[in-house]
Amino acid sequence: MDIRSSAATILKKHLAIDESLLEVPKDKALGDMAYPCFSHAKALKKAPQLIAKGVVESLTAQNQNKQKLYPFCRIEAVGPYINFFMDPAALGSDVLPIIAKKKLDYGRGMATPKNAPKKTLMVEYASPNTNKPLHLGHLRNLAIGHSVSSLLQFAGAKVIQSNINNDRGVHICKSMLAYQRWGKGEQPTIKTDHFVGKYYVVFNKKAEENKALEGDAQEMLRKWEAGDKETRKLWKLMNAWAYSGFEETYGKLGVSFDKYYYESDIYEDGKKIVLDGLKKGVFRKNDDGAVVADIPGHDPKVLLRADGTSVYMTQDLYLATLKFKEYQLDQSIHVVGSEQNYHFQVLFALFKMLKYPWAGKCSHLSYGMVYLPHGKMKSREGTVVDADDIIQNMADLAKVEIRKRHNDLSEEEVGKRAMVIGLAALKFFLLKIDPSRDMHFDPKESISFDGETGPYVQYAHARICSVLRKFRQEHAGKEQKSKPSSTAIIPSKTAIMPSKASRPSTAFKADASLLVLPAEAALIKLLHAFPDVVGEAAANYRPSALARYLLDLAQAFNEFYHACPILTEEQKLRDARLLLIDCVRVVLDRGLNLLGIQAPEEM
RNA sequence: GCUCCUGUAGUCUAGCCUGGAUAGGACGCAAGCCUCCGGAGCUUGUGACCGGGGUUCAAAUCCCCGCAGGGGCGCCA
Repeated sequence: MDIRSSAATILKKHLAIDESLLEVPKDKALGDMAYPCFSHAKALKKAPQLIAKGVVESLTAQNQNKQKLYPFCRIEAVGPYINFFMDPAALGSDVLPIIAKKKLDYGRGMATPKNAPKKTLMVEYASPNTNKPLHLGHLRNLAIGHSVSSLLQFAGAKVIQSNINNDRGVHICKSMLAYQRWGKGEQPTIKTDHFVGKYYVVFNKKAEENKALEGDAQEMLRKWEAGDKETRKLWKLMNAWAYSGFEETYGKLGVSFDKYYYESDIYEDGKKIVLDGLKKGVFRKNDDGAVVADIPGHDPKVLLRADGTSVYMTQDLYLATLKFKEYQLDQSIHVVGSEQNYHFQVLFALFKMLKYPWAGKCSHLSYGMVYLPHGKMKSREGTVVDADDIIQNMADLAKVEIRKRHNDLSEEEVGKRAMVIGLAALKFFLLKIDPSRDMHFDPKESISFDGETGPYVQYAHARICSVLRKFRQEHAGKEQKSKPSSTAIIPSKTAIMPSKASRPSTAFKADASLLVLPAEAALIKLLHAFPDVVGEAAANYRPSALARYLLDLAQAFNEFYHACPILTEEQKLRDARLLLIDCVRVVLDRGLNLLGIQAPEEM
């Protein structure tokens, strides 16, 4: 059932409406759907207030039996608006059984005409440099890339998660050079990517005193390009350290990739594309011999230097071509920081100049800068926040909070829960803000469990599990045989196994029409909206929309929890409420999962 | 200098694309709520659309001019 089209159908009998004007009122007290009558004022030569009044009068006159108003229980005119009020009992009877049946698949495959899922999509994210460990900016990148991939997959697309390793260049040589000069063959005793990064710092320090080092690094790059054995050997060794460290961090975050690309493999392969373009007259040669592109609305862009070597743009040109060739992509998404907005504008413009058939199928998912309380993070100024340090820090802080509340847990259990909660706090904080915006990351504030946080949402989930657990314990064996219906909704480990989750629950008989209180109705409406929310979030590459929704749902649940007793209620109503909270549990679980966050049963 | 983006309470943000009814939420601050299913909670109060024009019956939203902050403007990646 769709509220919008239901309202449209009812209205059309009385007014030549423009369906697109139907809106959800900002204030819930004004109904669930509203139609503003301003636009009809001229044609009907009547004040919008009177139009609204007239329509509602004829509606109610015809429908003494309320059946025809379904799914609404009330339609009224307020000023120039016609407001529709949902019948919560009807909606609940409609929606809750669907969730109980579909469980974690509720909302899957949301292919509306507007956001029809592309068949095959590639999401490229992470894109680390191999000369130093991941930092705070990468955490935002990873959180967004991973969540968007999950959302698109859930919406019905085949998603390939890819990662381009920037593994060559003078910055890489700097770490190598420092290790060669001052490392004395030292083997890593710390996390291996940090070990590499240590030498990058060493280089920068030494280079401040000794300017010649910059030239030495350039010289090392030339050797690398010439294929010098020693240099290549060192390069392989140190990159292997970097990768093994990165993988550890990806693992902690629950991120994995289907395809890795390496800059060193492709950095020269764009030349042919450029020369081809030159032959076809798309590009031109500069006086000095460099190949440049004149892009409408942009400054001329060099694509090949006079000496024939390629630039950053050249390899990106090639990499995109490679991706489409290898995978027949319907869309290629680059998750890259907003400082590269211009680069991608130019890159996509080049695709169009070259008339590639897939030229319109690339998008740059741009995300804003991450600021610390005391300004922007910069690796050279030592204000950089290391990704692993942050993760550890979050877990440590979570540990303190857990210990405040439980003194009977083993050290191991505390550590386990702390990581789940700490990561939730971190990821949720990064995802709740619209990707396009710059954001402020305050490590202390982010771990606070008050407010719009991951742990707040997790807590709602754990609380529901707790109630269901208690119910199950109290009624173990007693009602189970006589009333299998009520136990069909007890929590299970549905979080991990969709196959189990999608198994239809057997003959559930709780009567959702008993749920008519405002707090119950609010929850039902939110549950009803979930498929739309995930569909929109996927179509617009905006996990933040889902994060906001989950906050609303968790909040609505907490309000309900305080207003409505569950287990002490008489059986029929109790069962209905158990069904309701179980549905909330499922949606919270799925929603958090799509943000890359776990939904623990206890915390 | 050119160009792109962003300005919402003490702080962080939603809404802006697709203009409409009292600008939503969080932190903070102030005051309440446990004989009750987990108080990591709930209730109440406090307080905001950068400035100026324009378009419109209607502007936080669209357009223009300012002001402020940030990004970019490499034959770096």
